[in-house]
Amino acid sequence: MRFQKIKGTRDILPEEIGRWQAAEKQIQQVMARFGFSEIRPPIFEETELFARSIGQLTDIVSKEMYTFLDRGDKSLTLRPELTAGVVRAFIENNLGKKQPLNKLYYLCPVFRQENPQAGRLRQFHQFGAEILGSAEPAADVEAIALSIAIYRAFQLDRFVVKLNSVGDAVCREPYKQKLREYLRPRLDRLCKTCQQRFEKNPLRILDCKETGCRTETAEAPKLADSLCDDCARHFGRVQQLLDAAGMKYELDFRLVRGLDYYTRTAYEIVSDQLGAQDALCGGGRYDLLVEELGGEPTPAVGFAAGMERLLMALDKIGWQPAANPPAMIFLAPLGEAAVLWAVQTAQQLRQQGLTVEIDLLNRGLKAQLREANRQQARFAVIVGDNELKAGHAAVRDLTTSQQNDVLLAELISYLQKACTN
RNA sequence: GUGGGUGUAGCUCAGUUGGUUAGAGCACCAGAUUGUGGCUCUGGUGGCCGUGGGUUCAAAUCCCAUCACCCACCCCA
Repeated sequence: MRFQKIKGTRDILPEEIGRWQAAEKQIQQVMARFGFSEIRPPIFEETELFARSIGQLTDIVSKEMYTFLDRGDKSLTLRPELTAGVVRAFIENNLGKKQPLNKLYYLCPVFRQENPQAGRLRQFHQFGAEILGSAEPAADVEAIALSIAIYRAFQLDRFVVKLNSVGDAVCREPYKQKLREYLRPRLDRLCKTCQQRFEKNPLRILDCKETGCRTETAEAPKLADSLCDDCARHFGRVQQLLDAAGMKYELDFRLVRGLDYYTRTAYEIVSDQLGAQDALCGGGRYDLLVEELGGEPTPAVGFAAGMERLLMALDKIGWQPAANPPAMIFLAPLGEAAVLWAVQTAQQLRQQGLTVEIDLLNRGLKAQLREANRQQARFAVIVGDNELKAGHAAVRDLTTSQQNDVLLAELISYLQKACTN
C-alpha cells in the first residue's frame, strides 16, 4: 500500500521552498512597515464559531468545512478562514482593553473541502490583516493600502481594485426589499440558483455570472444609491481618501462578498493573470462581528489574500527571489582516519558560523567533488592519509580551480578569511 | 457535488491498425583520469505502462469501475 496525499493538498518541496520563504519574508516586512503585528490562532476551533461568523447560509459553512467530533463529542472545524479565529482571540485575550486599536496580521494554512482547480486547493494558505477598533474611513483605506503595498512590493502591478459598499444593519434590509420588488416580475428569467437566492440572499443575484441574470440585474437599483446617510458618508469618504492617496480603484455595484459578516466597505483585488479564480485578495469592513461573537461592540476592517494565488501571479511575471547563499565548504575525506578528522573539523567550522557540508556516503574523491560542484560549494577540502601524514589539507577553490595546501592548524582561520570575501 | 481532459523510468514525453525483450532526452551511477568537479565521450542502474476487473490466442493500446492530477461549473483566497 503506497500512501498518497489527500486530494487538494500539496507537498511544498525543497526546490520551491525558497520562493515561499522569500514571499513570506516580503509580506512580513510590508506588514511590519504598516505597523501590524503577527497573530497565530489555532488551526481548529469550535464549529460554532465559524457557523456564527461566516454565516450558516454561505457555501463555506454549508458544504466546505472540515468538521469532526473529538473524543468528547465536541464539534471542531479546521479553520476555513482566519477572521473568526482572530476575532475570537481578540475577545478572549481582551486585546481591545489593552489598547484602543489593534492591527493584526496572519499568514497560515486554511482548509476548505472544495473540488480543486487552478488557484484552488483544499489546504491552502492565506495571509491577511485585521484592524480592530476603528470605524474611521481611514482604517478602510489603511487595509486597502496595505494589500496594494504588498503586491507592489513584489513588482506585481497587473491587478484591479474593485470597490463597493454593502451597507449596514440600517440600510441593507430595505435595499434587499427594493431589489426583490425590482426582480419579482423578472423572477422567471433568472437562473435556478438565483431563484433560490431570491428570498434568502438576493444580493448574491447581483454577483451571478449567468448572462441572463446579468442582463436582468443590469438596471436594478444599486446598493450604493440606497445607502443610509451614515453609510453613504462613509463610502464617499473612503473614495475621497483613496483618490487623495492616488490609489486607483473601480466601483463595482455587483461586488457583494460571500461572507455574511461584511458591512459597508467591500473590496476585492483581481488579477488578469490567474485563470478563472482571479481574486488575489478580498476584504472589507465588519462592524458587527465582534459583538456578534460576544465581545464589546468593536468596528473592524480587514482583508484575506491567497498565498498560492500570489505565487501563481508571481510565476507569471517571472519573479525570482534574490538568492545569495553564503559560501559553502565541502569536506571531502578519504578513509576512516580522514572521516574522523572531518567530523571534528566540520564541528569547529560550523561553530565559527561557516556553512559546511560533509560527505555522508563514503564516496570516492571524484564523486565527492561532483557533489561539491552540484551543491555549488565554494571550496572543497580534500583530506586523505597523505594529507594527514603531511599535516596539511588540499583546499580547492571550485570557482577558480586553484588548489593550495594549507596547514591543518591554520585551516580554520584560512577558510574563515576566504569565505568572508 | 457536476462536466471535460490526462495518468508510460526520479523529471519531460514517444510508443503505428491490439502482436516478440516498452523507448528517447534530462537526471542518477560508473569508466575514460588506480586521489580531483564542471565540458566531452562510452557504458550502466532504473518501469506490475495509476489501481482493480473484463474482452482476446495476445492489452501500455479496446471496454468497465476506481483513485489521483489538470481545467471548468458552483463558490471563493
